[in-house]
Amino acid sequence: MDKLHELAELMFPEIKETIGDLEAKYPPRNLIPSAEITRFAPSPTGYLHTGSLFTSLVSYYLAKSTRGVFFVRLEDTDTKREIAGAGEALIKELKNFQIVPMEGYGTNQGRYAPYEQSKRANIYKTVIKELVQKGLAYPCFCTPEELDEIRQVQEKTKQLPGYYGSYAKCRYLNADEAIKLIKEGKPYVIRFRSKGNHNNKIRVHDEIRGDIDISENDIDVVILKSDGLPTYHFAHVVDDHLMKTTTVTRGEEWISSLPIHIEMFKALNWPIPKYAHLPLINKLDNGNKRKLSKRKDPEAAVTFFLQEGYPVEAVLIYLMSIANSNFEEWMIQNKSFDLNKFPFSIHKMSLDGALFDLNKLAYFSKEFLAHLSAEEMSKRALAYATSYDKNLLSLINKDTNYFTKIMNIERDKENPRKDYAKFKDIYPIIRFFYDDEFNKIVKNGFPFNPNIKKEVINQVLTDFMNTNDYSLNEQDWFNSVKVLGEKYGFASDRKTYKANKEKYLGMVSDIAEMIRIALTGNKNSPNLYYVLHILSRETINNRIKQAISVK
RNA sequence: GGUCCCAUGGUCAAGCGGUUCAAGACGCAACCCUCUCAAGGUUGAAUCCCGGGUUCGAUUCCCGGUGGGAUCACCA
Repeated sequence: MDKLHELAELMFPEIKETIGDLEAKYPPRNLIPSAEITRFAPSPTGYLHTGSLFTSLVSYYLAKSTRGVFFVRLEDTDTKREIAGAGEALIKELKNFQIVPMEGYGTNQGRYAPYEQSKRANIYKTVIKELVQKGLAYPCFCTPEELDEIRQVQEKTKQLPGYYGSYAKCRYLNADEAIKLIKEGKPYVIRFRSKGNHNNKIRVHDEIRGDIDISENDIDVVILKSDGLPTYHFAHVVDDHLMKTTTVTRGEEWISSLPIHIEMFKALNWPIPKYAHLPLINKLDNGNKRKLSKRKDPEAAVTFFLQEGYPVEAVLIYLMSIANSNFEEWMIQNKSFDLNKFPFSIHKMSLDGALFDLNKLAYFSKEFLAHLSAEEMSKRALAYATSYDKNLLSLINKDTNYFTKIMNIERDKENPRKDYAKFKDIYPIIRFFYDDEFNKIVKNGFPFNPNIKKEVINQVLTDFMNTNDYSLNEQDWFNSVKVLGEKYGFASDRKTYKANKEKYLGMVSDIAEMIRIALTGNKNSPNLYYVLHILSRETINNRIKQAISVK
């Protein structure tokens, strides 16, 4: 046995398998050649990030549109930053947003299991053992202090930072020396031995950016940490090879470490997957564009949208409109919100990061909500209220049918009402329909127009209360309000009023306003006709009497 | 700072050397409609970062600058 094998054996006595065994264990998938295999590989360090949702969306539809596979792999190799339960939460949120993995973590499909990196330690070690045998990886005994020193020297002398060349002390240790140090019990990590030259440029192809020219990697990166788990760089290479990923989708921030990954694929003699580096989603901060940050921006976490009550479809639609700029046109042309029918293409992606636009989200959301049935709207509102909006929940629970009727106001018209951009908007708009809430609204009085004498208002309201005909259709009813107004000196339409202002006390909108304020406590409300038909006759009369009684 | 990525209106963006007065959407403004609001309709303001080339001709190709972003860990 040569020295390198002896070293490898000393480091990994428990590993008996070879890379060949792994290849045999994880054979290629049986899919059509054009099928793309993509994946979402989050680390369980927190809630689902909006950028991650974006990446997942792209990955998911890339796989789907090519009849491929989209799977999830948990990158739980950072035990320090890991948050208990975050993995399950991530998957739950992903599914919540209708991105359902076809394989891997969070499913019961798993030809290439395990899908949690923490459970794949032996796989990484198997690969590393062979790398050590071939001299492509070596143990490094440098302490954090030594590494720090190196960096400081490099900074001072303005050299490139990193563990490379003559700075990579441990790469010059021979096998005997390494064996000795290990036997002495010195702690170590394992580094990949780079053969690259920083002055050489390599050209790599990115699916959405085209060719990129970057310097070769020459840094001996850590591939196995002292805790026995791999670093991202190495785990990515091993896992995406063994799991047969065809296109690696990830954020743009990974471009700079691409040379490391390329070098490792080559060293292992493995085919290099296609790469698609997605633009980051940004936010405007003090006039500067910057990456959406979990700490500073509530909308960085996908839970924000859920809390606010944006329907998940609207978020997806918005994200898709960023991903494929032709999606919006397609949506309008096909009158469809169904992402599954949209011919998604990764090649239509924009290259620079979009600023997250809540306004546009709200627009899509209004459109989407306006096209739901009242029953569906009601059902969803209940689900939202149950988790996030106690005020709304108590209203819905009083009488679901009543609530659904409110949700139905002008919903089945050609141009449905678009009051709500999110479920959170519902409560303030409709609370006047409920007596308790109404009384809170008018606690400090009714906001009647001070330019109209209160006695006139009272006369009109009394008359209205006594004479309103509830059997009339919308148009006839409104005509009856005009007639009522004329009786008290109000013009029946704007033109008449404007032509002869001094002749009238006001116009029909003033009459409508009186009724509106008396019934809702607000100057604004949905269509009065429908309000009148949802509120009970008794409630209407009581509220009008109440409005009349105040000074 | 080194390296890489990016650059059309406030935002998302069509465009891919020559009829485009430079699409469309959100937002904004005005007007119309209207019982208020939410909508809807019409109209409008608003963009090719700068400087050199290449070319008969550049928003489009090349170079430089500027600006923005990303990255330089035993984190992913």
